[in-house]
Amino acid sequence: MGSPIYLTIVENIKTKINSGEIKPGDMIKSENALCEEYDVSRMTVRKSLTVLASEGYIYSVPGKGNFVNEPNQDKYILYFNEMNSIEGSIEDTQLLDVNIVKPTLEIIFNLQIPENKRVVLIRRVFINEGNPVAYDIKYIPYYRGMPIVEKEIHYATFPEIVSKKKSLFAINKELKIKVQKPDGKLKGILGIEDTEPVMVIEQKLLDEGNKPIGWGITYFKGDFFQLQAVSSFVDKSNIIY
Amino acid sequence: MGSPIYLTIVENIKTKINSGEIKPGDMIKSENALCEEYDVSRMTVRKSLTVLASEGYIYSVPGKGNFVNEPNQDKYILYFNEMNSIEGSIEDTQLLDVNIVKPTLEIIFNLQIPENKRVVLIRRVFINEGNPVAYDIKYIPYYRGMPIVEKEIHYATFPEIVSKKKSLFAINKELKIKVQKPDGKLKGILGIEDTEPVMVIEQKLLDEGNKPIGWGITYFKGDFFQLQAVSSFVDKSNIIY
DNA sequence: TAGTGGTCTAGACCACTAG
DNA sequence: TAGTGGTCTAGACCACTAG
Repeated sequence: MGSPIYLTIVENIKTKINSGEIKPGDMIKSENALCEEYDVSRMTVRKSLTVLASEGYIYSVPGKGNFVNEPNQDKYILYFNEMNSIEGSIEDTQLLDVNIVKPTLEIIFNLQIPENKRVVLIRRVFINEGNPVAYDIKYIPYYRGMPIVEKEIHYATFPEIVSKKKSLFAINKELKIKVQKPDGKLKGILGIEDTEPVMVIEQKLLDEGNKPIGWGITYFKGDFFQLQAVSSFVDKSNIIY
Repeated sequence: MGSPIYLTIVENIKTKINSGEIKPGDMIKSENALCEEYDVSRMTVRKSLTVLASEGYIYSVPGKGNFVNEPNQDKYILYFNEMNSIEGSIEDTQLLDVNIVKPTLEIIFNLQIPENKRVVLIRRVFINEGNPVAYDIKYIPYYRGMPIVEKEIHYATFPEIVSKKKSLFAINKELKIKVQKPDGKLKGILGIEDTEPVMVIEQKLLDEGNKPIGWGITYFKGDFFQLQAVSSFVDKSNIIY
């Protein structure tokens, strides 16, 4: 009935921070002082402070106190998936080929593999309303006996391709986002002209030890591409119930 | 001395999830069962579960149990700031003008203001190694007596401009990221040709009630622009100590 | 030495779920 | 009705900080 005490404390302290009554760098009241102020036990106060810390409002320094954090102005949450991050989703994909190839210097660098190690090369074209909208290249280190099932590769995102065995929880990912003018090959594949810009998304997948387990580039036709991101200071996206 | 019990429990459950021993959708042991397994009090078990939930591994359904989450494959953390998100930072900015203007339909729509309301228009060019690399336009709803201090605007990021009074904690932000070919005006300002792509970043700032308090677009020369994002499933960036 | 936050206990009462 | 997670208490001992 009504919101719990610890959330009331959270809201009160948030209000003080949002209004500027207490500022970044300031120490807030000690846990014992808050216990007295709200007439609650210390565990309840600590629950409130845990919430405030997880939302980025405060941090604690053991032996000293709890302090108001600097707001993280520059941090956003971005949702990206090469199969549905464009205007109007991908309707179909065309699997150009799957090959086992010698790595180029660039691939050796990005996958951190020895130069005699082979890699699986997957090339796809994404189709929207009958027209090619993206050209997609993936490299995965090859090991003997690796099952490469074309049907599975066809419609899968990169993390899905790489994680056939490994849990997706264990994969770290890095994205690089840039623009370029199309070269001759891209112009042919995407059916575009010199003046049409191309959005380039580089994806790197890493295992728990940050060893690369996949590297890929997707070239999107510029007019079919838009990414969105939202400020993340209060990130409640993990809270389902 | 050594890590606390609750972190041991966290690591054990993480290992079970990462190895696939327990899968997304599965219910994990009840809190009381975990109390017995580790011979600890329920509050200690709950501390562990709170950590796992905040890192996205599990979620709880009151009355039923705790469940393994679906990994959020598509979620990334992006750091963006129009003053330092390019290759080689901005060395200087040129303030083209600050004016109070009638809003266009686009501005009315994006700032959600009445059409008779005036807006402050700020136009800047960002300079790197003596050359223009970005063209930056901001719109802020104008109110009578609003102090517009050119010195403050000159080198400030958008959140800084808008938040002179309001705490940065209270501002929500939205980014849109897209590409375009340069129009005549951009070609002149950035000194580029038709074939040079332009990265377009649209920023919208909103107050606590999600009312727009600022809207702006930055046009970056494509070859000076790259964004990076990292997977965020385990987001420890708020933990300072 | 007094005060701070970190960890942990052994209980309590509650609303909710599902047989 | 038995079991689950959510909130809360009133204590304890610890390492660390800073005068």
